[in-house]
Amino acid sequence: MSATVGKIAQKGSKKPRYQELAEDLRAEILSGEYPDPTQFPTESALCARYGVSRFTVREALRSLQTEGLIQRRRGSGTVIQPASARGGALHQPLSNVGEILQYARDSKYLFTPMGKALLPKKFAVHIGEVASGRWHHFRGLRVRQGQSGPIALTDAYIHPDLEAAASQIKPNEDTIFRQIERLSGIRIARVTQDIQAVPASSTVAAELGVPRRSPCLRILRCYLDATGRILEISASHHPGDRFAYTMHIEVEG
Amino acid sequence: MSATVGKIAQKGSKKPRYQELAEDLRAEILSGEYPDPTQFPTESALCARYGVSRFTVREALRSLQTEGLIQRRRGSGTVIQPASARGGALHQPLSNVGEILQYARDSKYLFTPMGKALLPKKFAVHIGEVASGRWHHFRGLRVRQGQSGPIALTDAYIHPDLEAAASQIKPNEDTIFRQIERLSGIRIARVTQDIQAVPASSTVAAELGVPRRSPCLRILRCYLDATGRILEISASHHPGDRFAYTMHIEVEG
DNA sequence: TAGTGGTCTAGACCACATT
DNA sequence: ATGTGGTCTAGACCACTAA
Repeated sequence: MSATVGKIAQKGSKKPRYQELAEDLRAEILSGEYPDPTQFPTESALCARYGVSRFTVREALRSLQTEGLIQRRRGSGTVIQPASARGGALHQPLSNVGEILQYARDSKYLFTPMGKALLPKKFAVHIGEVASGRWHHFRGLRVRQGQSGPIALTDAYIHPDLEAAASQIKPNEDTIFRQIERLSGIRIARVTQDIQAVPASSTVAAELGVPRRSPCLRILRCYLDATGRILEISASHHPGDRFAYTMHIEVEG
Repeated sequence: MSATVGKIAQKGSKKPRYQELAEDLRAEILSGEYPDPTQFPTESALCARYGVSRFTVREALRSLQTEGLIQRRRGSGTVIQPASARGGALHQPLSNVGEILQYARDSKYLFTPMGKALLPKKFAVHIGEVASGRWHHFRGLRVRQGQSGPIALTDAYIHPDLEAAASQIKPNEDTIFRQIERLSGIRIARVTQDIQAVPASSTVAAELGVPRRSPCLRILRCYLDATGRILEISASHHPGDRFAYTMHIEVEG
């Protein structure tokens, strides 16, 4: 656990060095290894400590920066972003990375299979595709510990080509897309998000326990593989008063 | 206009090479220079064409990728993302870059000074600060050509320390934050965004021309300088049925 | 097998902030 | 004057895709 003599194991893992390094530093930051936010190591210090080049260090720090964990300034150095600036109680933490895909920190996700169905028109229009065939449909609720009502209702549809994998998906084991990855062997490479404010439909209202037509944040997601094929498409409805989407942007130049 | 013998002027500009290169390529893509999306140049081709190293090329392509303009795959190459996947008619383009700050492609922004006032409680709570003093207040409407109603109502507050600059801001010249940058000499380095669904208040409803309590996308922005000081804070309300926020995420690894 | 993009090194110069 | 992070070069090896 002591982190002064860091060493990045490269054993069987195929992960690039800068990712291992990023995970290492992320863990340190979150565990409060640096009580003084301004005492975060410099690039050259990290190079020496881990025995890697500056490229590797900078690539790792770039990740942490887009997550809003650190902030960097030419001439001054790197400082850790105070937790207060990383999102409040109501706020869904991050981020620009694939971490959106595992935002299950202090929340649980329960879903049930809903059989197969044609893709609803709203989706079909959105992706501008023939979208033929019957898609496996799951519906889930995300609940956060110590909070009164659920923070999300999600309807997910799996592409017909993945029927073999979809039929083996088990509720309450892992997120849907990760089970798909494991069962089909296909990796999700890109996600597009579409955020909009909509009134709660009757089903959304009932499931979330909010008044009908009350404002909801609807996040439409397309999960794509490396070749651009759509693997999964989902719509999440979040109650307006229990959920906010937070992000950080660094201005270039 | 011919782009086969690209050359990046580095004259008086202080912009890094990779940014100039990114702008160059972005313009080419958007102007339809590559009818076949798969015929986008390879890294080595761009290195040769612009006489720069691979680092510079990759840094430029990284920008275009996070904007969702191109897609890259090891072994295959770089392809241009079809316009259909870059956001539809209703969709506010992007992105993760500082382009959020200039999303005035086909829209106009009209605002009027509202004098000075204490920071409303909602903001003060959000930034967790004493937030004393009187902040300069502007209110503006963003309208899109060929669209019936406005797509945003924005309330912006300028920090009391920037009063000298704020009092010189002129409506209908440029965005507020860019005028602040010019008038005060301070550069905006970071922006945090907080997206939530809220019901339209009476003023929001009146200004946007939507029913009271109808769902709106509220984007709370903090504009910070390099040292983390808050320069401006704003709340934008977008009608739920006229606006969507689109973003692209690449999964790392 | 040839060529692509992804990772990584070891240097260099610079703008900038702090001292 | 020193040290920081930002930019940039010229190499290298690799995993992967496609011919």
